[in-house]
Amino acid sequence: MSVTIKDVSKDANVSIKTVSRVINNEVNVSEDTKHKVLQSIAKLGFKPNKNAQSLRSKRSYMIALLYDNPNKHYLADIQSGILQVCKETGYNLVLQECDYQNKNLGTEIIEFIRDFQIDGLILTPPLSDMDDLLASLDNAKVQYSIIAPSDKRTSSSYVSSNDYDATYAMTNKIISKGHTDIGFIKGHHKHSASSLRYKGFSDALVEMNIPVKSEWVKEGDFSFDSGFNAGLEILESLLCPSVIFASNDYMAAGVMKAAQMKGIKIPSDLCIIGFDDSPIAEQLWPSLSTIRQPVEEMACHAAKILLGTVDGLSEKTESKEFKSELILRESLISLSG
Amino acid sequence: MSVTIKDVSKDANVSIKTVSRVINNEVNVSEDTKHKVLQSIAKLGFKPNKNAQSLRSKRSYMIALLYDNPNKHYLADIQSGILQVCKETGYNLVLQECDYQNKNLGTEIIEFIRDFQIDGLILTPPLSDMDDLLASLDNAKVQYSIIAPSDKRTSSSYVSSNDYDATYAMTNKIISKGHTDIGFIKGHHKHSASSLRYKGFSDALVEMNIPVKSEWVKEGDFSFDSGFNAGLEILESLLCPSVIFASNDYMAAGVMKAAQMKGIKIPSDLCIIGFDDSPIAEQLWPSLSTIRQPVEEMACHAAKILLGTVDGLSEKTESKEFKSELILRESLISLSG
DNA sequence: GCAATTGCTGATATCGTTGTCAAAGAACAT
DNA sequence: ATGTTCTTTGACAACGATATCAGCAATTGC
Repeated sequence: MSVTIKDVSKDANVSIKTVSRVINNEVNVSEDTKHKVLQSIAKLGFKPNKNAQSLRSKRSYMIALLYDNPNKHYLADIQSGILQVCKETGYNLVLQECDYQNKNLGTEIIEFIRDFQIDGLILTPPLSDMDDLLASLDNAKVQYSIIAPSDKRTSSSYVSSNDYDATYAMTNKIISKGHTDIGFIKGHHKHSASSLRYKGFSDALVEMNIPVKSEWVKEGDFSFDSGFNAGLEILESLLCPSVIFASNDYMAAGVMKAAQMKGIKIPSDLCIIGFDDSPIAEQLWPSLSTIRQPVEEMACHAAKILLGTVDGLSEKTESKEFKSELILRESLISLSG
Repeated sequence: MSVTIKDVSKDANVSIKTVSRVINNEVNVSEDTKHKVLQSIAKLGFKPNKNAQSLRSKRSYMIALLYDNPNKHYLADIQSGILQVCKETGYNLVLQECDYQNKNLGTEIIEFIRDFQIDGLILTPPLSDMDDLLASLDNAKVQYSIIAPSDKRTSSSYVSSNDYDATYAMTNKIISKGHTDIGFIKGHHKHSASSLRYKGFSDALVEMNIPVKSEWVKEGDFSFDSGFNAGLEILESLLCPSVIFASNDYMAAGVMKAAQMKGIKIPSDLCIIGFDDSPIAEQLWPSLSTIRQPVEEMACHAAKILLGTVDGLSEKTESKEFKSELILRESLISLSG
């Protein structure tokens, strides 16, 4: 029914091994033969059977994206980034949702990889920071690349963003607008980005000799609701800050709703800052000042790194830190009065 | 290195074929033998090699989700629904982004399936309505199930929602609150849901003898921006409606922003209705009245249908229409004066 | 000029399963 | 006792690729 390597070899009048050589771009094939074979391949519309390839060569041409619950937009961006690279290289992406609290996670993942002969993994936060998991993977000689680990690792391939620098810079920007009363809402404590973002914020304050007021610092979990609640708490303080900086846009949106419900005017009474430049940032009114991370590009790069080590053909790609960009919109203005 | 069927057969002292029979739950294996084999399997920790299985049996234990750009939340919900079923049944999900305007889409998809021996497809709108595509798939004897096609098909498996009934009911609800000046923003004209939603709306108006004002009916494409623009246009009419009903929540959010920018108070000056109950609906202030579709459940069901036909083991599952639910929140109030 | 090296090619084994088919024995009918 | 059917089992081929290794020619070194 479908065309096999055998048909091609017959048509081109060479052995199947030679056809295989051509398919895999091996050296030591004469230009003549190569040409002949390529013609037959085109003529017959031959496509190598992936399962046969995988069975024999122990490679599946599939990589997996492992994740545990980051927000859907984030995940979707990650996916598109990876898929772009997959499309170019003929790989396929399979999704695997994980529970980072699962004690057997490492074992299960390795089992999954063995089952499907997955060629490599891409890990997203919070999995990126699970040292024991990474150790298991290393141990099992599993290829992977990680997105946004908290500390730069030399041992493995990663892409990261400069969360610390970004909040540091944004905080300075806020201060430069005359604000000194600034609240902060931290993200999920298990996500490495949370502490980095907070540290960038508090370091900037301290350097400008502005004390960090603990009653204006709350912990959320990156969800809208947690931002809403934290926002309410802060806004019910005796003294309200003139700015609230949330560790992501969803929480910032929560703060905005809390403020609006209490009749607080944005940005004249309260400025709000987010992080991520999620679509919602632009959709709120007033629109949200935030920090854009090139998530899709980062995922793209992570996939390239992975395929660089997995697939001899692709060129090697290096770990990289991506730069964030401050996005200033309506929700931040200079302090008036 | 890894345990194969051969090792099991040696350990259990039977032929490899018998082991294969046990793995595949074939009939005509004596209880004794079966037990013996299962013990060896457990003892050795044997797991069949998927690629070998696929190669020989022409099944991959993988299904693919085909989509073209529906919004990310929608897609994410669909994915989780499908993944739930996959997890239970041991299947895997691969993603395939498609371009519905691609002339060779049918051919490419079939090629993709052949390449990876994909066992079945799940199609999302707008692919669900591409009759020529479906015909190609039928022709190639590809198994698939479709999510939210515009017309109920008897020939294939689908899950649908009652878009028409939902907007019809919501429109009646709006009218019952005393409103008669109602604008509407249609969705992307290529999406079947768009016409259904509009028809539900206009039929309800007509039945109540309320004329449909064409200047209050605009066409969007389900994006925030299109809603924003359509909203601006309507609100710049000489006479403004007291309600704008958008075909999804993103467009409704766009309308809300447009209104707020023009200083129009919601809901006292203008009520806004959305569709989908996206997370944003609850995050806006005031929160959005909308219509909830059980997207995740629908996807779950679609996966079950597909695996029912693909995998003899699972029980057969029938096509089904899911019911939507009206969600009334702050953005809709009775007409006062 | 002869051995050693290099470049190209093919016969055949192999990956780990499932499919085909035949055989052995039990059960049943005549 | 004999033929027929049914149940259970295994030997071996097959799926469609890649890997090994050997062979043959052409090139190189001395």
